[in-house]
Amino acid sequence: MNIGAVSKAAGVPVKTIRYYEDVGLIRPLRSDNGYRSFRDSDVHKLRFLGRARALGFSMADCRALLQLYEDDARTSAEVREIARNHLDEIDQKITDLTAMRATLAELVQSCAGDTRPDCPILVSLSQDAPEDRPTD
Amino acid sequence: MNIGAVSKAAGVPVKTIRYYEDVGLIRPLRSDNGYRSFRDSDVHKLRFLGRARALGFSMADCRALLQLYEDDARTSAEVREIARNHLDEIDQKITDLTAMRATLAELVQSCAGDTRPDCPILVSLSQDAPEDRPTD
DNA sequence: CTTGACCCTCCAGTGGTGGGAGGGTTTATA
DNA sequence: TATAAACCCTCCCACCACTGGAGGGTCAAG
Repeated sequence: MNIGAVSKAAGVPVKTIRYYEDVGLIRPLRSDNGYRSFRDSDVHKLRFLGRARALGFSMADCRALLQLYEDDARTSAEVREIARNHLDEIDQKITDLTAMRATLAELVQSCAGDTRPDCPILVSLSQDAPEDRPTD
Repeated sequence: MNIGAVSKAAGVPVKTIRYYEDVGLIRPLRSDNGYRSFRDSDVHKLRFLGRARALGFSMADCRALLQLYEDDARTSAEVREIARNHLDEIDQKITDLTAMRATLAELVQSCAGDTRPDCPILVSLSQDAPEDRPTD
């Protein structure tokens, strides 16, 4: 199976497949003409990687998950640990974004958005941060 | 004012300040010895940039906001437009992350996390995506 | 006169691709 | 048999917003 067909089958861009080989995540064979020759197991791995990436796992996590996937002596605890850590990271990101969102929404709300130059958004950006203000 | 003092005053890393000069966001003067010499207005701009970045604005947005900030003929509508678009992007990110989180949390929950190799997380990653399953 | 804390420029790397140059191979068709 | 289209290859650059480091100049204190 050549790279184009694999790309369609696994839903992973051609460029990305070559990159994954570069970093050692997959090791396709080579035909006499120099073309990469993918086995079913390679396609399987690429699908696996595509799904893991879609869940936001880092390349390092993907590598670890793939290794566990191929290791018959793995424990589900190892897999769960990686997923749990990633879940925590996602929670942290959501928390951060939600805080940003709140501040930003407040600013947008408070801005008239008309033809006058006065703008609480700019005022807020140029003033000291709220957490720096004295006790009130 | 030299770059180190400015860095402390504005809360922006030295490297980042030099980078901001590179991309034309600030234009500090130069002393005879070649050192950057920052005016109060530069420090002010750096604080502004630091806060805008902390709210997740892109460099392009920061550039635009800074220009509006310095433009007496601005309208608050222009500022609000940028902030609103950014708010939408944040909302999109939160939506995406929340979906990821839900899937991931389900998987983590369903995994025993013990010494056995059986793991629904790996099974899910290696199987077809949920949206590909036939009508049920 | 040396030490250490500054400051400078330039180069390279991050993550995970995407785009494109420049060139070889295969397949289908005229 | 010629040729065009659709593949495939490697290599390099760009993205974003920095960050780190090498190699070297400048300044203030003891």
